[in-house]
Amino acid sequence: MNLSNKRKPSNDQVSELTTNRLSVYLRCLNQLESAGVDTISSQALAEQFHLNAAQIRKDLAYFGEFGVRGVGYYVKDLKRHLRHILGLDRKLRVAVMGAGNLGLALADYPGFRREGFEIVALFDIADAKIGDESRGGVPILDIKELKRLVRKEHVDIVVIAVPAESAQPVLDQVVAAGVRAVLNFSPGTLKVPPGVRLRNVDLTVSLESLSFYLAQGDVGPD
Amino acid sequence: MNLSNKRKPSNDQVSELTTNRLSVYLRCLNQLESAGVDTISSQALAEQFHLNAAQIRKDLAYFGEFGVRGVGYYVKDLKRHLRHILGLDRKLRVAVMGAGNLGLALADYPGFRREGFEIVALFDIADAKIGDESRGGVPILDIKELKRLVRKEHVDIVVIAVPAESAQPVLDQVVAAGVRAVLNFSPGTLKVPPGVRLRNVDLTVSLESLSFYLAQGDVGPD
DNA sequence: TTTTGTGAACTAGTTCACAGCT
DNA sequence: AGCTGTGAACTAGTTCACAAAA
Repeated sequence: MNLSNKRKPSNDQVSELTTNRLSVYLRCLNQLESAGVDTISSQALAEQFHLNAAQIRKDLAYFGEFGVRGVGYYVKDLKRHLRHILGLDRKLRVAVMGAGNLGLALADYPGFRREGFEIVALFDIADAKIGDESRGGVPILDIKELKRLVRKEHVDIVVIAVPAESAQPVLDQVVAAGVRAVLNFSPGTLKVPPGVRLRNVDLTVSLESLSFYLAQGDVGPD
Repeated sequence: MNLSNKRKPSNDQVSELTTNRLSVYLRCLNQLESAGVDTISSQALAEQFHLNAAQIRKDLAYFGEFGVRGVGYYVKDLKRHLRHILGLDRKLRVAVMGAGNLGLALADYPGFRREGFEIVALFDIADAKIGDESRGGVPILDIKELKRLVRKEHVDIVVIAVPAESAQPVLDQVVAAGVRAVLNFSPGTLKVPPGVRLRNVDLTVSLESLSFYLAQGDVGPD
């Protein structure tokens, strides 16, 4: 349980694969907690959610000793630790660039709110949209207001859902406004300066990987 | 250039990382073609799009010898090969489960059509939505019609954009209807039988990985 | 000469297996 | 006994570096 005599790993040496799994573990724990489970072993967790027990232990052990030998992990306890590690113990503020279909859908996506993210605004350049709001009540602002709003509302993370051709210029504005974490839904390679984290969700690549599977599978398994 | 004396790799030994990159290469080639570029070396491709030249060559070499030594790759030619490998040389038919904000946005997502995917229908259980259509004109059908439509319209890929709690039952219906490739946007672990490919896009995990970065970064880089 | 295609070297990520704690 | 935390073994993925082809 002594976090203190364990060196806190400096952020970029933790693999993204590991941090992704931490999110997954947290979601599993939420379910277990709802189901009234108090403690769980890595073994049981792995079986229930199709994970690997050793990997769960390694991932967790990287951040501290959260388990109790002979017992397993206390669900509430581990949940609290994971929320802290993932930075979810404070409310994170998110803005969405682009009030098209996708931007509007993301702004109102219930999964974000449920995990404690707060969507503070949508941004667009179309006068027809500015001043309006999403169905869920997120206001649509002029992109010119971005810098001001980022400061005023302490925006932590920006989601980019603009057409491919404006993605890089919009990203540049986002970075200039002082945002250091960006989730991008536009296709193509974007460039960010060091110190800014860019994560891409590429819908086309995802669909094409399924297409590949079908194309190869159809060759026939003899 | 002789594909024939090279063993065609059976589908599951190609890493997903590789096939994802093939999609990326294809997109780069599209841009180059638009820009009027005829041939490109792996080196130039890597520099222009921030990739690794050796990796490009390895990825491509896995499927055949598409390059010409001393010259590079013919853009049109390689594009054609990649489209074939990725199964994009035939029109792929897609259905979307869930006519909520996200489902509607995905059904009308221009990137899908641009790459040759055809969105044939949305499915929902809400009577109020059934019979209606998306802004882009994709009809919303009763989920009871799924099996019939998959057969009639030869649906290749299904996108799942339903609430988390109905994701598994909906997926089961999709699989029962004979679909073998699924792109899932619901959070949580879903199970599919062997022979069905499931790809997950987990929006919460993506946002949380950014939160992690901010949380760790804020500890201060001394 | 230029640039591919590819074995070899390296790096990263996963899984095993067990010492040691409760 | 039961289960964690972790070095060691293994597997996968990337990058290097160069022989061979155009």
